[in-house]
Amino acid sequence: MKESRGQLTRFKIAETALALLDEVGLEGLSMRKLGARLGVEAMSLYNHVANKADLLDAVHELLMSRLLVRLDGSAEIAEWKEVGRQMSTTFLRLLKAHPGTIPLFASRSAIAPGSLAALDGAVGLLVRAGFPPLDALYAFQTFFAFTLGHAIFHYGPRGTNSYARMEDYANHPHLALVGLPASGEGQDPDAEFFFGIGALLEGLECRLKLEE
Amino acid sequence: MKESRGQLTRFKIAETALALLDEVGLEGLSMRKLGARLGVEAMSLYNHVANKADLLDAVHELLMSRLLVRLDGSAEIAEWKEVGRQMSTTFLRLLKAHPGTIPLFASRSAIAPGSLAALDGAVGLLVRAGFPPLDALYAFQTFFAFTLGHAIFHYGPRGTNSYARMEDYANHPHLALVGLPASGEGQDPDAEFFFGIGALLEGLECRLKLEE
DNA sequence: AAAATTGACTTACGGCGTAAGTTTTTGGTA
DNA sequence: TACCAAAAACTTACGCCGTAAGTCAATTTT
Repeated sequence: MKESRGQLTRFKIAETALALLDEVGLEGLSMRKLGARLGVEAMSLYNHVANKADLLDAVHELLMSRLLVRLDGSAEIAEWKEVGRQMSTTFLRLLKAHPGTIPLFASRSAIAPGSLAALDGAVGLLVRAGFPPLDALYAFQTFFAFTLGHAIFHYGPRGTNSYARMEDYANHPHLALVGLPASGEGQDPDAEFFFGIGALLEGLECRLKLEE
Repeated sequence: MKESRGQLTRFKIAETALALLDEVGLEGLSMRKLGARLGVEAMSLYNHVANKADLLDAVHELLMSRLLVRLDGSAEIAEWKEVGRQMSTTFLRLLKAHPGTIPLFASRSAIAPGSLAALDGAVGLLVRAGFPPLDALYAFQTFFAFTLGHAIFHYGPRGTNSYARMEDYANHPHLALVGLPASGEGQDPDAEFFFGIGALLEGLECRLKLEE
């Protein structure tokens, strides 16, 4: 047995933390549990990670790097609207796949050192698609902000947030007008998501035409 | 001294928790500290609040109720675009004023029982402004999601997130093109915010015209 | 082979949320 | 006024948490 040492790396810890996060949520993640999952005492983690906040940063960077990879994979899309839509859905898919990490995006900068490359790549895609650089940055931020907010609402840690239960509608006249499918079943967050993305894209198109 | 009892209410606890939250952040808020601030032992709080999660719900509802009040105060705005802009800026102002609470919005439903009235009120404004009910709901959610995401990025608990320091730009060609004001000073998150809101409004206008 | 470094383990501390039990205050009724 | 149930405070205690500090065995370097 020659490898009783050096098994742990910051990367492997982050990967395991991500898995644990998805299972037990942010509140349930502790250094002790993470250590146990890795077959190690909690304190051993501190040889690879400065503290818990740093651990969460590592998870955040891991996710952002995956986002970058997927964006690069679709770098050849020509139409800029398709680029924006793709970026947003890719990000949303990532958040859906790891809902436990959503609060991380609410407490960490999207441009942590290790994540800046992802931002640059995305802005590059938009610039190549014809946007002035500053608009490209703003547009990216806008897509990013909307997608994150959407994910928070519909996939966040307090369980799936359907708009409301039907019973509650009675007391709220305007909501009653909406007439969602009975009892909240079959509500499709994606419909709302693409409503927002579509509106955003159309708005950006107007802006782009004005600048030409 | 006849009032040594009954001073505590769920409302007063929530107000104090909000103040404490703004001072020490979500991580620094504990039942013990909150009790101390109220001149009471931590366990006494449990006579008015089920547990810590319920306490945070109370704070969340307090904020949502303030948002509703401000929205009502501007209920007579006729033009629907102005309504959307007003709603978003009002919400953003609230988040700016209490940045410590931003993570709350990332982990709590915007439609908690006590907050449903706010949603109904806002949807009502948009319907009165001419939107079909479902679009009004989606539009509200879109504004809400974008504004929350924006606030998270620029006013969230990890300090102000300027886009990046100038030094970092060298390594990222597309970001370098943006040419932000030197050294990150003078960056204005509001410019980005109104860029996004503007795009959203224009996109919704297109949608509205199509439906007519 | 010896020394230096690494990365693991052990112990311990103060703070946390809160379950359970106790005491004090208070407002309504006799 | 005297009493008593209910409400709301306090006290104690438990098991977690993050992590500072110290120890020790394995690995790498010399």
